Amino acid sequence: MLSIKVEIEGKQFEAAGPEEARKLLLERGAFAVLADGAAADISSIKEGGISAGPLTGISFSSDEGKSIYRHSTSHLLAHAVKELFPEARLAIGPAIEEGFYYDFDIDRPFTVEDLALIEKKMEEIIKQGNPFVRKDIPRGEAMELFRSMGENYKVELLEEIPDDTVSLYEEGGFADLCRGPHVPSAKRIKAVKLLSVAGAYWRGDEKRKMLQRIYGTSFDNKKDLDKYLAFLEEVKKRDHRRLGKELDLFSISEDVGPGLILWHPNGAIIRKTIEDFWRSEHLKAGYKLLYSPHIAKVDLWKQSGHWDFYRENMYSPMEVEGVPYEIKPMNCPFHIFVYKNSLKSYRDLPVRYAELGTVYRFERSGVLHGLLRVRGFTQDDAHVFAREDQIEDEVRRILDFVIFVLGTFGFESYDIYLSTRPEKYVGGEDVWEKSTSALRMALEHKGLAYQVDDGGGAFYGPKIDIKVKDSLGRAWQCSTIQVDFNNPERFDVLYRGSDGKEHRPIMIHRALMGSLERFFGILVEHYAGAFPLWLAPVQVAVLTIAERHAEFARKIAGELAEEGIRVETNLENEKIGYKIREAAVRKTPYSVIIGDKEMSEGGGSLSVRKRGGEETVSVSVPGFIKLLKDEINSRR
RNA sequence: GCCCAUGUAGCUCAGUCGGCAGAGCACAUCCUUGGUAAGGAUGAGGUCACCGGUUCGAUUCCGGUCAUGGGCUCCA
Repeated sequence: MLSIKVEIEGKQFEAAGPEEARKLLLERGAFAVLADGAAADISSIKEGGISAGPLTGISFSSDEGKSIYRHSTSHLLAHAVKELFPEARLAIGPAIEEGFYYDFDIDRPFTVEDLALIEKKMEEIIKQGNPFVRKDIPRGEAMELFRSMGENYKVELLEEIPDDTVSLYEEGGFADLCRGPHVPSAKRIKAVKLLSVAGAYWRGDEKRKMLQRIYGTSFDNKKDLDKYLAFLEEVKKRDHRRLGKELDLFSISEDVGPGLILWHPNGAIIRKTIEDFWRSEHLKAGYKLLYSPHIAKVDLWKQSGHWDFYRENMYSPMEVEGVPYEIKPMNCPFHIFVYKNSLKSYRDLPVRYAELGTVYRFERSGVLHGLLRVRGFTQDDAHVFAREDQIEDEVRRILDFVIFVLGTFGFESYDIYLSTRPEKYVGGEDVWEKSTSALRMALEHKGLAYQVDDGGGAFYGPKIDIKVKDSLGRAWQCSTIQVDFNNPERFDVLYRGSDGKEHRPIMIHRALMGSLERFFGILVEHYAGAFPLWLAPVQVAVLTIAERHAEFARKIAGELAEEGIRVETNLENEKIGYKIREAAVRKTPYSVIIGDKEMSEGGGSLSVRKRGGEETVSVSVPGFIKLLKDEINSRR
């Protein structure tokens, strides 16, 4: 008998036959196998194995394992729904990043109560523990089967499958069209939670029927599920919309308009601090700062190509003395005109223009979301005009700058994407080729790992997008670096070369934070509202024990304010415990307590309480100021 | 834009099977002058999102509008 080589979690085993191989795999937590690079059912292991090489066990610890596991769970969801609502028609039910979903066509919308009911039914199905059984049948036969069951969505899917043979998976009398693989049996699913129900178009096409989608997730054990649910709770707690209200950072008014942000004093001072930091670092990095208007003639946007390629995101024009004007969706044309205002020599390049430019873009009402998706926002925009031989070096400088700026906010790990030519584009293919390779070279010289997003570029050039990971490990897209060979052409941008002839520079658009609104929203969630000292709206709260301490408290606060510290006094007629709680709820970094003891020391010793701490330390006023300044300057 | 849900005091939410609108927090005034996460009392605060319909009477029922929330490129 041929032995079967099996590998599980990096360990090698030899099994005498398929029976033993299956047993080995299952005992060690595997529920599927990787054979010749493709995932397969454990039950498919035959005499001599199913591949030339060793069979690698797939367990929940890998992404592929999670995906298989959750896909199987989605089948159980469909099974449960069919038992409770036989009239529901099945669409698709894949695994997704953090779970799975299944789409159903059913006349009545699912309610929260239904979700609980369905979840209970799933538990029953799991308890029954029926095996997942694969059946390979001719495509025509499958179509006949699903047509007879009235499963017209499955029939539609089958019509598009090119293979002659398709596979079904049957579990406890419930059969579904499925490529597989699956876990061996329903009882392998240990912990399930249905999370939400939402509408979703059949095949994501808004012209087609709206289906009911049930989202859920599953885990290998109850503990991990609970951990994930706790994570969802934490996400909810940190929601920037909730914290924005609680900490009085910003608001969105129905009367002003959806997607338009009102920055309150607390949010505005944080934004101002970020802007000051941004400006001074840009000046250090060799950028020149610009300001540009909010509207420009429609003809300008025609020349730039936005009118043709970006109009669906632009607002309707307004008329000024018979001439149509348009509110700006981007800043680039203005920077080009600043460049063109005077003749440039090759010695002037690269020219780096930066602006915190506020733009307005139309977003469909259904996609607006707090600060993260808005209709008016301020880009931390810059345009670099460079010679072709300077591109790669410039991109490298920008990458360094991105990493420095994002690092300042505590974002230390990134996902980087290189996006190539999309379907809708301007410019020649050779020009696209050149610019794409410049980006690639810069990334590789810096040794940065990246993924390629084929066709994800802007209409005017390829780009590098950088997603940061926040303190909860969530990825957010902020930075972008886009090469543009097109606009210099359209606007006839030139420089005088060393050869005395005119040449065309290339343009690099880039943003580090993306949009200040969005970046701020991300920061709120990243810090859970507890901003580091340099950003905190109120840095120090001076709290008094009794009324007789008010004057002294004001004096101390005045001394701190004199040093540029953002300080507030709390002289209310309340007990110290209450005032400490108030400062804690507002997430104020430092509280200073003023009572008889401190007064008798004449300011020689302040009682200082740090956010989150439970003890106070005694420091002198100058000592405290130094401590604050050091912490502010370190931006930690 | 589309599907579903939601919209009641500044905030978080009860409530009215159609009959004078409620709590806690916050706010104001007073008492208390208290040493490390909520001292006590009193008070003010509402076109129940908006518009229309049904009704003797609508915050409640019906229709529409607006806004907010969960989703709508993960392909058997």
